Amino acid sequence: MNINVYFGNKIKEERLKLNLSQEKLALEADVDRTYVNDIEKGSRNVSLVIAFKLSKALNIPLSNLLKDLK
Amino acid sequence: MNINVYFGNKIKEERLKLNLSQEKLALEADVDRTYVNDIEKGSRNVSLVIAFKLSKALNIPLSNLLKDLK
DNA sequence: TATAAATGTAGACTATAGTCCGTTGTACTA
DNA sequence: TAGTACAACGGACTATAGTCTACATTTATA
Repeated sequence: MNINVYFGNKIKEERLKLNLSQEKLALEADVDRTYVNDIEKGSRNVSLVIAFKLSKALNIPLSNLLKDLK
Repeated sequence: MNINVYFGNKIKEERLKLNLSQEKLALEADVDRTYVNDIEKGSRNVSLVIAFKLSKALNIPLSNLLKDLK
């Protein structure tokens, strides 16, 4: 499985659990709204800094977001 | 703690456990040797794709490399 | 000490991450 | 049906990830 698709799905899944819009998440993580959309689609290769920001905004350790990754 | 420094230290630590040179690791992971050097210094913000390549070259799940990250 | 193997560093370069603005599509609700 | 909220999408743009070449420095080892 592609890591970007995997990560995007995970972000979306956790965002929805918290009932956040893409925009709210973007604001929390201090990244661009359209970028969150792209990430969730799996079409972006995010940096560790951005991945970490998102994990904090979602209140989930980054290692957790990646733990099923093979 | 800065995530890039954290990640760089982790990469170096695991590379040394395997007795690999930066160059060997770079070859295994198919990234540039000088980039590995920069990463270990903590001066680079690597993408998930590169982080994943490195974790595979080191035979360690990416989530493990990031598990102590706060 | 000489020699090799590994690391560190600098700079120029290309590819792409990440931003920003605007528009469109969709679904819900007044 | 208008209005609001959100998701999807495009394009143009800036910042930086990642490569490559070359040289300098360290570290072992003969």
